[in-house]
Amino acid sequence: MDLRHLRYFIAVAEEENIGRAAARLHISQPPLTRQIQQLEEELGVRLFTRTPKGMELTQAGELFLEEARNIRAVVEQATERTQRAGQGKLGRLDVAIFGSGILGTIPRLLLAFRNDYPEVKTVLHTMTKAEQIEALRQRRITVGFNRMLAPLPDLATELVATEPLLLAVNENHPLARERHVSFRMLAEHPMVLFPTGARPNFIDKVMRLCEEAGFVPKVSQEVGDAVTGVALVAGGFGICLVPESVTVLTLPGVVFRPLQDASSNAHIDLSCLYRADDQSPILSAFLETVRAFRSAHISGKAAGMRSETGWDAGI
Amino acid sequence: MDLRHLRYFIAVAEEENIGRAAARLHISQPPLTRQIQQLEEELGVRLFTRTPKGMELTQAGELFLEEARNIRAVVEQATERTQRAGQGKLGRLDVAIFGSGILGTIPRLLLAFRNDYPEVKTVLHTMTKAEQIEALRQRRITVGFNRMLAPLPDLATELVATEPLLLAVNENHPLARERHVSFRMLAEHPMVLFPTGARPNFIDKVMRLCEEAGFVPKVSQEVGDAVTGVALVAGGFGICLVPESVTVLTLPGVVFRPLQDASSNAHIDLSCLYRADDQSPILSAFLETVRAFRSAHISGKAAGMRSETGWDAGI
DNA sequence: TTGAAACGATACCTTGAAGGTATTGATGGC
DNA sequence: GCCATCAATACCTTCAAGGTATCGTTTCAA
Repeated sequence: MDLRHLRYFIAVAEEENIGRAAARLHISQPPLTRQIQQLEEELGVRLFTRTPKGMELTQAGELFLEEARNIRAVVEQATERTQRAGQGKLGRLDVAIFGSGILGTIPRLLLAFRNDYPEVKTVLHTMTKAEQIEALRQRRITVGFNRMLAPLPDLATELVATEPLLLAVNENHPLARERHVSFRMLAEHPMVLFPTGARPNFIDKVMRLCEEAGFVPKVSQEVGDAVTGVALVAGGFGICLVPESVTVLTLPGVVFRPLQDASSNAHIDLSCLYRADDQSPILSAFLETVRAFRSAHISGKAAGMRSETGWDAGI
Repeated sequence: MDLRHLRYFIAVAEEENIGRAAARLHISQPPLTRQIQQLEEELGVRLFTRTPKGMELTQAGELFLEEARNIRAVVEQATERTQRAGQGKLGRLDVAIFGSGILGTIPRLLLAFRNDYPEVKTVLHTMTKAEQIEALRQRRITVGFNRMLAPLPDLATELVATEPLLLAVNENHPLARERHVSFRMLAEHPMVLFPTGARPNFIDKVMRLCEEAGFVPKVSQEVGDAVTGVALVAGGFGICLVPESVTVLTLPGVVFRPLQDASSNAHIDLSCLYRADDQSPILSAFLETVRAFRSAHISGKAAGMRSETGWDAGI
């Protein structure tokens, strides 16, 4: 049995006349007659009673008509769903984020993606950079978010956003009195650094910036993530350099200060990481959204745009 | 798209290798390659990623695999159900019964039919004989039950059972004292007759029997059905001749007496009526059950058989 | 490094079944 | 009794599914 048989059967059942059904199907009458005979023979069931007026469904034919229509609908749905999946509009995207990645940019990006592709289920996994790389290679995730990356042969990156660094400082700290802090003012102040884990990471960036400003930072504490870092600032452990997006996190006693001489160096990239050989349309769609997000965000920041996600209001 | 494409796709998806899949399908590798390409092209979706190791499903392919398996199952079910319908094992049978037909034989027959064909839904309609004929001609019912029939050109009958006639009499009536009543003893006793409606009917049979016994019955009352007739006997309206199956109906004050000289004439047939041109397998199945029921009932009465329906115990 | 094996893709041929034309057979209306 | 209207049949054509041979890649082992 073939889908053609079903199409023909439905036409004959609806027209109750082989000639008319053949016309509707744009074929001539004899082949249609044969196809129906063939279908009946294959099923071993008489689907029509032939009358001089035309073709009349038997009870079994009546049932088969329902079934045939149902099969057609199921097939149609299947192709449509598969096509949507092939266009990256339907499916699942496994995304890895790092500890404090839930703050700021990433949720906004994911929300924008969900807006564009509502039928793609995004599943979040919290992973360190090393875990992300491993998971990408094992295909357990499709994209990972990261701040500092050494180029890897089999993985590619796409820049998501560039954020200036801010100083997180306790309100009782001398530097809290300054409206703008210059980089060299940080010397001698004990500093909380993060994250621990695989290099290169954010720590290396901070170290290099301090070095360029002509001093070596006094390390107060190394912690796993930005949230813990800011918490230690609240506790008076010292100062801490953080990406701007961390400012959505308000802890009592912590204030954020811009770095007066923040050059383009004093910025940190947020990128997403994916398999270079991954052809998945959902990944392509996601990367497309990332690019759109990036340009909208850059121009939008200047023009006050991109409020449709409902996030900008609170930031 | 064809069901063949689905079959091929499933094989390739399961084997993850076109060569092995082709072997499983008993075709050679190149046509299978082409069929898969064709399917992908038609859907406009890449279902597999070709690796040097074989064929690996994409996410869309993964989805389509589920869909394809589902379609196959749906098609399989559809053919199976249609085949059962074609064998009269699945469907619906519209049956007409007359007023007091719910008593005795008919329910037992219908139960036997349900036992044999549990997936055929029998729908009961209460109709007079004239209504049954009309409904048969309009195909609103498939079989009707009746007691007396004039032969009709387009309708055929099948004998269901032959029942002796009994006398229903009030316990205070003089005839109630007799253990066996002979036919001519009925003369002069007012008699309740049924049913009213289209001739020939049960009344004609009773009249002829009386005539043969040499008297004309004194009609006390004509009523619509046996139940009403027996009810009037309970109320003292007179005596009433009824088919044996009516004895399942026990009303206070009514006793039933066999007719001593009950010849083969003093029997009444119960037949079922159907369209002579009806080829429906459900009707054939039903008539087959009727025949089996009839012979089992005749021999079973003697041998005490046919208790599997659970009815015999109470009768 | 090279050769063999395994994989899918391509080229080209064969065949079977779907589709077309012409016609037949049967039934009902005028 | 003739014609119109069905479906069915006979016979031919064509197109696509299937077969054989071969190619281009990649991987693995000698």
